[in-house]
Amino acid sequence: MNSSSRRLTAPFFLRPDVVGISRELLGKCLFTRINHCAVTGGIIVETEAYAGPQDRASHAYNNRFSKRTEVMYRRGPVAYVYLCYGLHWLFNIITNVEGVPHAVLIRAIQPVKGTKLMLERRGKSRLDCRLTSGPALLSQALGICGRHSGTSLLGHEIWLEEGINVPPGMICSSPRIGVSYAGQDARLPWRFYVRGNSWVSRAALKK
DNA sequence: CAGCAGATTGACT
DNA sequence: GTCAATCTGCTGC
Repeated sequence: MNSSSRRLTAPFFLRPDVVGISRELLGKCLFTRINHCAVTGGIIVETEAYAGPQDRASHAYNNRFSKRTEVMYRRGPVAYVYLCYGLHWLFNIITNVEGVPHAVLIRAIQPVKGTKLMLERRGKSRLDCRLTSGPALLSQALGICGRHSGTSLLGHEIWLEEGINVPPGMICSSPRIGVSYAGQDARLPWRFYVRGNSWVSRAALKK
């Protein structure tokens, strides 16, 4: 099977069930090819769903709209990349049709391709779980930053492919990380990860 | 090992 | 002014 036939296409992302999409993204591959450099990427092992205007943890809660969140209202799949705590870029996949601001935060990947370039971008010499185990870490490793917010995920810079099958019994869920401000919604079990996978993020392991 | 301060920008939850 | 979908490096046990 060649690369193009393994790519995830629009129908996967246009469905209304963002929590289901978030779960199904486990085992898929996320790749980037930034500035015509080598392809980098790996298998998604941890995600979180953000379910639009009704979700207090979402940047689009109550249809909040700003220069930053404008991208969330676009037709999927596009990247929503924003700066957290003033220095970390976090990468999300925007799903659903235009006007519905659903998002999946990619929290951790298991490196598969372009490890050398990812180590360079992270300023590391040794391969360990700190390369891509965390939303800010994987963005840095993949070369994703603010300028990619709004980039289509059907193009040649950032895209997704079929990966490995993760059996339902290997999928765990838990509350989302770092959303304590979200009231009752902070308790929703909308974080998904692969059981026992050593590339799941550090913050998440404490839970 | 745990705990915590610091980094630093955009939105106001 | 305050806090945020985070991570690092330092302190002290």
